[in-house]
Amino acid sequence: MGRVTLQTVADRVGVSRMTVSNAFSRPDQLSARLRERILDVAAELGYCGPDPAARTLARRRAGAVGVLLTDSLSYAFTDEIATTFLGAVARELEVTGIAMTLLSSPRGSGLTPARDVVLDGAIVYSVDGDSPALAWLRRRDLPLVFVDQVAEPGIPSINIDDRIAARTAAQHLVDLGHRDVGIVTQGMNAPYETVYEPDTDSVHLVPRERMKGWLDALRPAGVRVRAVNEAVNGEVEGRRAAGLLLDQPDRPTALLALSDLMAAGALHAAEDRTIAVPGALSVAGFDDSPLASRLRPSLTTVAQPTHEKGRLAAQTLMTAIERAQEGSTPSRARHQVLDTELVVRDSTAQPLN
Amino acid sequence: MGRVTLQTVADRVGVSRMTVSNAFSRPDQLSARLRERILDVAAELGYCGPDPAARTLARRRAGAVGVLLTDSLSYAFTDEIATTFLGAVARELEVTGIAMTLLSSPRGSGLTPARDVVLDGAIVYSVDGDSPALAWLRRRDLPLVFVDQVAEPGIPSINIDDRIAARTAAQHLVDLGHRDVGIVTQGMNAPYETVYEPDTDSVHLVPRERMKGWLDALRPAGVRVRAVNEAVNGEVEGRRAAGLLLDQPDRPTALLALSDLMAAGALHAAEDRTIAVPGALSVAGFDDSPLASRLRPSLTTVAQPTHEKGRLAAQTLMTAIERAQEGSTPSRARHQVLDTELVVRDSTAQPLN
DNA sequence: GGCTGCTACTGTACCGGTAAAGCAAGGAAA
DNA sequence: TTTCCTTGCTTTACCGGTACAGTAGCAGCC
Repeated sequence: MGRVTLQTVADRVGVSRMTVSNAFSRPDQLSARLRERILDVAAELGYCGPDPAARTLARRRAGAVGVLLTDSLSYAFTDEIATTFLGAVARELEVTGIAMTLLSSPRGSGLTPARDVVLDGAIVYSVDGDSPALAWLRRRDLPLVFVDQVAEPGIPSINIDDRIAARTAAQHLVDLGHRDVGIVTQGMNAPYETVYEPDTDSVHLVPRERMKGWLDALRPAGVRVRAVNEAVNGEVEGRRAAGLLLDQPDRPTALLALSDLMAAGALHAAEDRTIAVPGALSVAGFDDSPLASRLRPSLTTVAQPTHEKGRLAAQTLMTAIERAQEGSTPSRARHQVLDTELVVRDSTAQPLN
Repeated sequence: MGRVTLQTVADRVGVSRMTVSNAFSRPDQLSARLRERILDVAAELGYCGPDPAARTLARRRAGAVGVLLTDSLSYAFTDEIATTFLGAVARELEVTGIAMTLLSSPRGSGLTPARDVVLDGAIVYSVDGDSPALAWLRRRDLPLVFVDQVAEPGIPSINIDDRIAARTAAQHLVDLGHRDVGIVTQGMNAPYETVYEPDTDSVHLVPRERMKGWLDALRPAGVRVRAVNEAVNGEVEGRRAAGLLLDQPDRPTALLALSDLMAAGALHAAEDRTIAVPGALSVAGFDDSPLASRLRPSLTTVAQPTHEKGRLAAQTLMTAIERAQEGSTPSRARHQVLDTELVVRDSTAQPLN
């Protein structure tokens, strides 16, 4: 016995296949009486509605959008900023009944969901420009939206000005009187886990721009700057990196961290060494993740509208998809830059001298 | 001009459509020379590989599995336990190159990804038995795996024994000498935000079983038990609920919370009232989320192997899918119950008197 | 020289739907 | 009465692939 399809049901009821299709997908196309009879027979035969795969092929619409994150998908669930972003995307998609597919991009292996999974479009969030998965998405000619990503003509993008945002954090320290600042960061083109004189060399947009912003404020003020670069943006890494800086003879009086997560690690490192924050050490983060206000002392940081980014990304993608499906030529892609704001809390103060 | 398909490429190269298909999907079926030529022409024509929708239909395989969570999808990204679980699932799927689709289940609206999205199978995580989305997944006859869900014959499941686990936490308080305990929970069939004498009535598996477990230990020991029920499992809610209990005349000497998240709220509530923990109040959570050890005081809780749950769920699903696709009759579904362990930290101690 | 066994391709038959045009019958408008 | 709409169902023509069973050509082998 084969599977039950539209045809099976149609034969049994004695109508055309198309009518059965309409019974499920376009109820207004047939009489209520017939529709009911068809649905009854379908239920009786164990037919559970049009096959999604066939329907997707015929309608050229999948009912799912992709989200491509970093190379490692599981990162999506460890970083609080990523989860906030995804949550916002999810919330926005939820009401449209469209599913959200997380795309991984295992470097090296030939397995690439970005190539093989049915999608109507995708959000690309902070992915390296040379990622193979991104290359596939492009080639598939899907509507895309870039977030925290180098903007490209033709592709709508949503960003903050990381450089300016970072500068306000650094300027805040300068204004407080700090003249020796340590930077705790990640993803730079520099050796890991060692104190070095920082530059702005990185393939990753976000760390690079933030570094530029910090140096924009620190260098002209004649501040001494030392940095530690880590492979991963995590609390453990932040703790280790901050530790290296704090163990220097003549240690910095303030630390700037790439993220609130790394800043949390820095607070830990200070605690490990019984260095009082903000008395003997100021610490500033970036993101204003929920973590920032939970920490003790609460964290001075730069707030970025993560939730709004997700909302906008989803919204922008939906309209791009609609337009693409109508076949109308895409209107010029908007590049949105959202505002950030320095949030001063309890982790920064004047240096002791 | 129509879109570029296999046929377009085939015509151009002068081979059959099937050969082009093989060039992409089964390289061993043709000579390397021809394959290269086909790939070149394809690139030239802007053909970017087999259409996923068509391929999915023809192979009857989607390359994506679903994860159905609570009704509100965005919850998936706010609860640290949910994200840990999803992260583990993601990590496990990642290496197989299979994508993970998050299914929402908007009650009421007719929009149901669970019905319309192509999937090879799905993980159902702590979803009410009467969820419409779950009903659709069932009808579609997809391989399923249940997690934190009432086990059913024929469907592999992964659970912990919430009842016994909760009992160990409550017993711990009893053993310390507490004789007046407050319960901070969620999802019970009881009025919200009011102090009441608890019972075990709930449609939700997890809160119900944990409540049973707590009462198993508390009632026989003659402990006075009061509870507050909230609509949502969140920190804010935990704080409010704990506040209600702590504001009672003759307040409890210890609190049991449904989750570490609610327990965190309870710690906050104590702090608000300058009640010392664990000196004047003991607090115990559940889950052993990363949060538990971050909190001050660090939280006594019941550790459950959340990561392992995710890993196993993904693994179990993958084998179920394989078996289903081979057409072999599914072997009897395993119901796995994982171990839990009481983790005593700094938030519990003997009561004062 | 016939048989066997590759290798490398082709042909046929689906996979399970949907869009859009077609058409018959009945009722309203002219 | 004719014309024109509706309503309600059917017909036709795809959507873009893959599985599987050929088949042709050639080499090896006794």
